[in-house]
Amino acid sequence: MQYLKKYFTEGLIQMAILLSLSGMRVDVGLETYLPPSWHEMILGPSSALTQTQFHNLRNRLEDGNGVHLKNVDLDRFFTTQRLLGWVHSLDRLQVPHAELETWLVHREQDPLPVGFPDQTSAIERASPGMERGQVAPSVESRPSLDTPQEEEEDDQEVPFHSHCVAEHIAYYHQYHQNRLPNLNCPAKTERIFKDCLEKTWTSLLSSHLLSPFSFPLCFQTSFSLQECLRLLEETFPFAEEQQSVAGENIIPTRDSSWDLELHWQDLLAIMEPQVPPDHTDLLAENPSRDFYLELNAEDNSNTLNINLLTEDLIDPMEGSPCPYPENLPSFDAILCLHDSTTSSFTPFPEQYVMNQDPLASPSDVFLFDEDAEEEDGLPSTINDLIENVTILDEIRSLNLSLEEGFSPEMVARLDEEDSDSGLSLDFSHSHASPCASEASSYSSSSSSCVSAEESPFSEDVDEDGVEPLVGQDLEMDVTIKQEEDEEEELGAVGGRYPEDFKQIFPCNYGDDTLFNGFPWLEHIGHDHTYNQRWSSSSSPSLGKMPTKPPKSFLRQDNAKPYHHSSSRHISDATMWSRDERRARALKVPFSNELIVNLPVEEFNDLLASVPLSEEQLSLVRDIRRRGKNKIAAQNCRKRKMDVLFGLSDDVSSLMRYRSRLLREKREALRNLQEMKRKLTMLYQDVFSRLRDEEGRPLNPMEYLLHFEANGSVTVASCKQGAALPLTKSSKKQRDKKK
DNA sequence: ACACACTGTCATGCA
DNA sequence: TTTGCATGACAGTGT
Repeated sequence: MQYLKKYFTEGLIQMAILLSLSGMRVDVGLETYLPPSWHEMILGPSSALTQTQFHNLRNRLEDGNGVHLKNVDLDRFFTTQRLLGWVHSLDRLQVPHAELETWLVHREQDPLPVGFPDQTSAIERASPGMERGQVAPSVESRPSLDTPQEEEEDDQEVPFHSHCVAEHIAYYHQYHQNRLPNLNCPAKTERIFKDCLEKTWTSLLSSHLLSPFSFPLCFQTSFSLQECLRLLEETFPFAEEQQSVAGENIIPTRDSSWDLELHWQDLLAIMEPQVPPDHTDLLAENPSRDFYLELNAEDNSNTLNINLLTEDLIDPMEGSPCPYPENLPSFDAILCLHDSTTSSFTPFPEQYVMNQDPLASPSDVFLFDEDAEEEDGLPSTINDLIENVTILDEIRSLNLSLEEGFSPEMVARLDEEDSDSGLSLDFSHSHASPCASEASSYSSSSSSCVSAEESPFSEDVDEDGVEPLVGQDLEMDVTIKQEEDEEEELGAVGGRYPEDFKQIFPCNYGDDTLFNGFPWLEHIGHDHTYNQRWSSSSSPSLGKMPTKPPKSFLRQDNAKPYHHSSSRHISDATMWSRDERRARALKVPFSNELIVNLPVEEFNDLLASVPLSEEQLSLVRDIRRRGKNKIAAQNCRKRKMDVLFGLSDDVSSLMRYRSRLLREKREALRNLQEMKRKLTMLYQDVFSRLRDEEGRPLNPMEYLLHFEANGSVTVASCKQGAALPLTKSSKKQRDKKK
């Protein structure tokens, strides 16, 4: 009794905690379908299941104190730590079967009436290892688990949705802990679904499918938890001997559940026409699914862990609103990776999983690659995992430090990794960096300053920030004949540039091809496309990696008035660059951007269109030259860094190749020694059987064996050189002796 | 004060 | 010859 109670409460609490820690929203949702008294009874006022969203405390330490300022952007870091913790706890976390299974719905006796043959059969295959006979509560808990998410994302399309309903139905027969990821069901279908569920629930109650030991009935009859547990213990002794009930089927006969069957059919009929056939085919043909189910049949808790582990890894990458059928094979593949070395089906290679590690610095990934190739170029799952565990341990050590309250060493270490490193990694979002606050005010410079909130590839900020920046300050009365209309739109000396104007100057300084061979370079924070106000906005392909802002942001962009329309009123002398000050002093009627970025012909036309003094012309040309050179220097430095990283990668590859060659050399030498040894033994064996004319054994030191091309073997004396042909009879004799 | 990183600028060479 | 670009070298600036 105490055993059951203990595991029931603690198991559910653990479930809730683990779900929350894995990033899921812990929302049992029983209140949707259960009376409040039931809900209160199940969860209790102090239960951990009372929708406590532990993940809201992700960025807080357990003592409630906020984490270090540097870590407010370490969301992924924390998530990774949790996931890593899951990995490490796979061997010890044991959520008792009994408590979990009581939330399941099992009607494996009645196959689903519609086209999920594989699922049904799979369920039946999966069932033997599971506790059977527990019914119903998950009928309510399952959809309610997904209800919040569904309500939040009701804008999905209906086909999706019915598909999700199908998923619900299909996986009622599986594991309630297999929380469906990204189920996005619109409210309408959800309502229909709920109605069906309510009917089903009513049918369950009326048809006594819910035996007295089932929890909902207990709650319905207002039994206390102790009473429910007692009944459970009396009627279902799985707690003492789980395996004793493996084959039992406590579900009543088909006839008694006929009413329920009708409801099921109603429910399935709703979604049947819209079930994507591909998914069922996929499920039916997916070889890993069987393995998955068998594995689940063997160890549900492990499945739960891995499922929780993989969910956060898969979903963001999938990006599809309801990718469950696709996710499932992926999930299976990961299961295969974790639980066996079978590599027959690996849609998600382990590297993919590991690369999700937001802490995986390029070096980490690199090490991983290196180790992957270390084993003769063959992907070795075990070795990869072992190597990953090493990385995981390192990260876990960080985790321990974090849990202990962020020691100063850790802070210093993070600071070093964050801001002092020359290579700003993508996860090092420094809180102190002005990116978030100043990104909107920067023009193109913000290309290398992406805050944690925005996408690394987003360019909205740039687009918004560029246009009003181009020299609105210079209020020069300039009339340009040929481009009068355009200049009006451009604002002449710094008006707005039309969009096609940007196309005129593609300014594709970012050489994307340089990244082709080094995808991890894209995460290197060195963005050498600084201060290209137009180019970065017009070339979104540039590496807009989250990194700390170049120092010139503060220095130069603060010194430039582009982001302040009223900057002319703010200490012009200090806010303007040297050329701009000169240009302003000489009343050059063009903005520096215009001077620098105009093509040669247009630039010449521009100069020809406006009468300028020699001094002004010289200054304009200098400005153009310096501006061009500045951009060239930036690109040059970028290329240099790319070459540097490429060389580093080459060095690493060559080192891997060298180590592999050395290993092969050792192996070859070992084989050679073995062959020599065998040859010596064979020689001795042959000579031990040979006799000379006088019947004396031949000395191997005095004779040699000669193998002729025709297959005959002769014995030659080392001294005399005379060959003693071995006759066929002698060979036959030797054969007989053998 | 010093080292270092970043950036702009100049000089030079090449196409 | 002119122009644009690439790059080494140097200097200024900030951390």
